[in-house]
Formats: sequence, structure tokens, C-alpha cells
Amino acid sequence: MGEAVPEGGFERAGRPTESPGFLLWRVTLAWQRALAAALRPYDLTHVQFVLLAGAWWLGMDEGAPTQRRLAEHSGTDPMMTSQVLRTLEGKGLVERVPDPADSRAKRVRVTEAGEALRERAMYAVEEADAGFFAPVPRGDALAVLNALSGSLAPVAARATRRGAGA
Amino acid sequence: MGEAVPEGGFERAGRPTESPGFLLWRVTLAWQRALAAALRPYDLTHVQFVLLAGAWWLGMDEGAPTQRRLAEHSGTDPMMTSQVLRTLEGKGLVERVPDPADSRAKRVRVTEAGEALRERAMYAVEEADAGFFAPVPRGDALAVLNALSGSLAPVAARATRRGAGA
DNA sequence: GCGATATAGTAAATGCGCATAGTAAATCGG
DNA sequence: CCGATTTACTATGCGCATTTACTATATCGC
Repeated sequence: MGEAVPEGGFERAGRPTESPGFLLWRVTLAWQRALAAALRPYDLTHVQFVLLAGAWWLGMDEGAPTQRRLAEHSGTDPMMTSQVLRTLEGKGLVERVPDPADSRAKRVRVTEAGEALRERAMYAVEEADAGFFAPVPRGDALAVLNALSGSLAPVAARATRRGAGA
Repeated sequence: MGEAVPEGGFERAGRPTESPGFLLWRVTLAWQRALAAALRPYDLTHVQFVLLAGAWWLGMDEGAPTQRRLAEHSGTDPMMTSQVLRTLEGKGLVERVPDPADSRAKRVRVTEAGEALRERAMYAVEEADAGFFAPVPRGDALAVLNALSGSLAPVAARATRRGAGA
């Protein structure tokens, strides 16, 4: 697996191996595998953990969030959020209670079981995260990722902006 | 447009929002959306393009690869590789010819139609890639990603036999 | 009040991403 | 040559991730 990138490789991407996007994808796949392994003992997937932790955080901060609020906060697709929250509800980790003020909305409350699991899983995630990002200075990683996250398109943007210009 | 970063705070501690892994995941989701949009006119998904381009590259470099070789090169799961290659075969973009020397193996050859499509799609991908990574110096991104890709776990590692430890 | 529009959530369908498990063929030890 | 092990690929199934389309409710303009 040693094959580091042979050269500077600033020339045209004759080979996909040198594209930042390709690297990003591969790195993320590896990270997801590491995180999945870390979360397996808790019977949680990555997204399940993200939504559980997000619901907990928002719950602390501003009260039980609606699904849409949670999706917005987590950067997840609303449809996926709906799916996964029902899974979490099925596991008894969250409740989805109707919003008294808006009967369309459902508010996500973390149950006691959910909170207990979240706390334990959080340690595993932080550990896995630290291990995975150890090879690179934390500041560097955060700088790059934060710069890129500035160009994040809103997930729920219906506005299918330009199919894909030439 | 507007709120690219949903919440004010990527910088406070103690919650998933500031984890590099969480950021990496969100950035990758956004990148995948951008790439999916760029590839939509060509009726290719991201992975289909990666495998098509990978098969082409390896074909140039060392002859038509087996599925396993291609999976190894692309960092993809062998099972997924098998699935997606059959999709590509159904589209007439690749052929899967039996290896004369090893009757278990199938070698992936890019057809003329596949090569024509790959070339056009490559431009779209390079453009999307350049646009997405514009906010950060290329050298910085490559440095971080290359450092992290050093810790890539082999995808096909059967060695997972130990059940996730803890 | 009432119609147009926007919003919260969901159903169904497609395609990755991977774990588990299985078949068949190659390879190795004897 | 024969059994044991490895290897290349595949069937199945679960869980994301997204698209399209739909229901029901809220809200704004009048």
C-alpha cells in the first residue's frame, strides 16, 4: 500500500489518483469504515450517531428540535433524517412527539436510554477520530475542512441549480 | 445562497460539530453532490465514473485489470465493484471477459463507447473538482489528504475477523 | 374568510457501501 | 495425485443518500 503519490502531480489529471476529490473520497471511505468499527459495539451506524448526538446537543441548547431543524444542523438530507430517526425511535433511543404549536412538525427528544448510549458512544467516536486524524496536525485538517465547508451547498436546496454546466 | 455554515459555531468544543471527522463527512457529502450533478448529463454515478476511469487507466498501464485489481486500485469494496461493473457492462461501457489464465477471474475492458464517454465525463469531473477545491490551496489539500490516506485500511482486509474489539 | 404558496414530513424507487456467506477454481503441502 | 487453504467472484440483505412525488398543515395576500 506504500505507493505514495509518485510526483507532485500538478499536471492534468490523466490519472484519477491525483485528484483531490478522488483522495477525499477514499479518505472518507476509510474514515467511515473506522467509525463503523468503533460504533459497532453500540449497534449504531455513523449517521444514527450523528443524529442522536445532534438531537441531544440541540435539545440541551434550544429544546427538542424538529426533524427539519435537526437535519439542517447535521447537514443531512431531510428524507434520510426521517428514515434514520424512525430507526432510532424503533430502538427506543429517541421519541418523536408532535409539536403542539405546529401539527405538521415532530420534535425529537432523546430518551434516557438514548442519552446513556450517546455518552458511551461519544467516547468511542472521539477516540476513533483522534486516531484517524493523528497523522496530520489538527489545525491543518480543520483549516482545510473549514475552508471547504464554506462552499457547502445547502442540503435541502430544492433549487436544482444548473444541472451541470459544460 | 447564504448560510453555507448553518450554525455559528464550528469552533466551540465539546460537541460533534467541531470534530474533524464530522467535518470530513459533511464536506464529502457536499462534494459527492457536486460531482453527481456534474456527471448527471452523462448518466454516470460517481462510483461508475471512478471504476470506468480506473479500468481505463489500468488498461493503459498494465492491461485490462481483473475486478479485484480494479477494486484494489480504486479503493472500492470488491462486492460493490462487482455490482457496479455489471451495471457498466449493461450500459455497454465495459466488457468483462474471462481471464484465459485464471478461469475464476474476469478482466475488465473498456469499450469504445466507454472510452468516449469517459473522456467527456473526465472534463466535467476535473472542472467540478477544481471548483470545489478552489477555496483551499491545492498543496494544502493534497498534503492533508495524502497524510490521511497513509492510514487507509485495506478495503478487502479479511483480517476483520476480530470482532471490532471492545 | 379564502385561495395561492410555502413548509414538515413521508412513500417509493434507485444505487452505493459493506457485512456475511457461499461457490468454484487455483495453489500449496504432502 | 489428494486434501487443505487461498483466491476471484457472486447472492443476499441492511442501511445510507438522494430523487420524485405526495399529503397535510401553516401562512401570507387580499
